[in-house]
Amino acid sequence: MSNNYQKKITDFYRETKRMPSYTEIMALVGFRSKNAVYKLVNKLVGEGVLDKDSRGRIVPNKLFGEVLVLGLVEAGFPTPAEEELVDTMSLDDYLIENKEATYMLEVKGESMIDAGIQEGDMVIAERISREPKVGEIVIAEVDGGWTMKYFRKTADGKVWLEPANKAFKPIYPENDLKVAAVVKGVVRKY
Amino acid sequence: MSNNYQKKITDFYRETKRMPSYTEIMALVGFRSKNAVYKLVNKLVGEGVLDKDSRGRIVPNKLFGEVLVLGLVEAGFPTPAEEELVDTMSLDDYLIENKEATYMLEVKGESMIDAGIQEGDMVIAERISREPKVGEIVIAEVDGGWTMKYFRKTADGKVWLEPANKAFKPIYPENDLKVAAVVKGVVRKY
DNA sequence: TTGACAGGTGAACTATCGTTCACCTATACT
DNA sequence: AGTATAGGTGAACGATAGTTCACCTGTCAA
Repeated sequence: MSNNYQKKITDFYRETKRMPSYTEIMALVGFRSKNAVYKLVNKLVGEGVLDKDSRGRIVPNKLFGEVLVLGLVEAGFPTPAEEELVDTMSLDDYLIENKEATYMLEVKGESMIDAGIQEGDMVIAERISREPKVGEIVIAEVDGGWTMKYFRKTADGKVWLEPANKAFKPIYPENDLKVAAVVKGVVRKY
Repeated sequence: MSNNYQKKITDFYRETKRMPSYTEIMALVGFRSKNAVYKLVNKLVGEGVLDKDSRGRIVPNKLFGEVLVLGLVEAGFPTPAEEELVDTMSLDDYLIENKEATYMLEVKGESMIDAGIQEGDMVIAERISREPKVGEIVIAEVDGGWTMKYFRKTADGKVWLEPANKAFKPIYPENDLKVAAVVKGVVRKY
């Protein structure tokens, strides 16, 4: 019931990326008085569903855009009633540090399969200017083609690229190797 | 320069989850006149950095909370200057359909390694009431313990659980099998 | 039947919103 | 020197924000 009001406000936020005003909530839930909304909002704030800032304006609660994080899989799967939740987080904030330099790419091919990166996965790549660290997964242009591989160095400091699939051969770049980005994360959707 | 203003507004949005008012932008960038802000905002709107709604209030542009999606890895790595971007998206919206029933769990153990799910990954699990489909990865309580496995059925309709790791044995539940959630996605951070 | 009360109505109030106006610089160009 | 012009100041405007008040229902318990 009051859960239904909450859903309407959440939907409004998802569509407009801002919280509705009292007048808008009025139209949203079908009230004809702003004061009814005022009382409703205060109740929701009391329940911890919404928050208000210092000016009385409604701001999204922490739980609005974020997902509950529970413990380890093997520790079981607690119900939300038990409220054993460990944390709450936004996937965007979790995976993306520098939004300006971050891009997503769909993975094609099987060359990184042993690193748990499959065809169809999305990788989160961050463009870099620095040289990547050894062991990082990089997206590089080598000898005219683009690949995603481990960044390695030989004992004498020469750069090479190692795939995570025994069926593929390592790449020892003949000419120049241009590393465009390092892989910061992987996302798969079923 | 005007890029610097943009960053301050973006930071404000990230912290408060709402867009600043003109007065707040005034304090943010160090102006002493709201009109200076008014002109600045209109310029940013013209550049496509910000948007305004019908009431003149500032709303986040589409690119604000979202990440650019480029093409396939093998197709190369276009620069943003080339603007060959395919799409833009929010990871939260991409991976989470039903936020109320969605939880994240950290993966422990290696039993799903052949499905590209490693120890330390976060799985996005959606609680379900329906019976899962055959082939889905489920989080289930079986014979007193919790596991994450493939959901399978024998020819005569009996349920069993298959790990994605040859070193582990399939589970044929003796007593009851309670499936708590299905895995909708996997997220890994490097 | 009565009284308390949660919950909605409708009209006011003040603060703040975005907007507009006139005016004041600097800087750059002819 | 003269003069556009981009970009800032400061004060005002109407509209809308959240808030408060008095009042009007129903419902439920005593």
